[in-house]
Amino acid sequence: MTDTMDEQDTPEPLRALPSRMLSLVAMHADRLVSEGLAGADARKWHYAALVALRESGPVSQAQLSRRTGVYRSDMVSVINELAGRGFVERTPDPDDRRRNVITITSQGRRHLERLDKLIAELQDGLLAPLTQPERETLTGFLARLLAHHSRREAP
Amino acid sequence: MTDTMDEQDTPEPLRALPSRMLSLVAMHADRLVSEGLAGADARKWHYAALVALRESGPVSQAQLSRRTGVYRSDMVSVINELAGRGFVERTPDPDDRRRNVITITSQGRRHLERLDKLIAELQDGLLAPLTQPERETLTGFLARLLAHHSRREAP
DNA sequence: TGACTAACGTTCGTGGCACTAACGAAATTA
DNA sequence: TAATTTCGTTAGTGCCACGAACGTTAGTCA
Repeated sequence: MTDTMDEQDTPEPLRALPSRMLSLVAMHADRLVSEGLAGADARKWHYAALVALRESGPVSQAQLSRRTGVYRSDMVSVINELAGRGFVERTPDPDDRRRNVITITSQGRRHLERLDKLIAELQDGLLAPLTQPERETLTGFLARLLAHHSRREAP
Repeated sequence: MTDTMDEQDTPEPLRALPSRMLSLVAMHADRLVSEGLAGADARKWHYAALVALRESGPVSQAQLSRRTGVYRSDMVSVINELAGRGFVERTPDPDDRRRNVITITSQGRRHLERLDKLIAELQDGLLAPLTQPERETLTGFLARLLAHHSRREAP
């Protein structure tokens, strides 16, 4: 937002535009999360990758990319950073020498547990103005929108 | 999203993350709107500026910037593009020679009316999976989140 | 077996957007 | 009159989604 924006006298047809509201809220959410994670020397994608690794066990970078939604070209540096901090190990897969197998380390698990708590707090801060049932209603809506718009668009 | 993303087997703790859902939905929304507007040779900011001009009458670029949330440095090219298409006029303000007064032309008004319809359709497509009362609930939530997070953060 | 196709990790590049810095000109405030 | 602020503008930064291309390796099928 502009340093001196008057959201106040933004014209109503703009202020009430769902796509605009979504963008703005997502911006605030992103900023909140990114700044929070920066305090723990982490980025969103670090968290995504680590969670996926804990959930699925050791997988290739490509699988990690698909599960997290991070492009495989961008996953490279994510793994670099995580490996540099000792949170994951990148080892060539003997069964398929094209692949790297990414494994979370015990240090990585501990780091992830810290991030879990941090992320939970940040989500709480994000949704602060909503009651618990309202939060569930909201996420339900978002899930439905996501399901609807993630279908193939060129059949 | 990755060309071949399996949102399906994204780990649950990631899939259920409100901030992540918001980002993804906002991405889809942005894409939808941008592509729709591109079909009418327009951009989001064009619409924002034109709406603000219709709502408030002729104003300076700085005011336009504050009302739309578009940075004043980026507003320059927006006005350039709109002026190039004959939708607005940029004239120096005789009362304050720092300012430009931006005025919407009748051609601009007609263009805006087309965009109004287009935008309405796009919002409808965006919210397709939700019933009308659900849409209102959603936008209500978003408005509250926005109000909460737009307050100055460094008091 | 050999040719084709596809997946993998990686590098490089693009375009859009939020955002900052700086500047000259002009207005406002002290 | 001097200091500060506002305006339009240019240039540039950093992040992110996304695509192109390449060498390497596996699977497919004639």
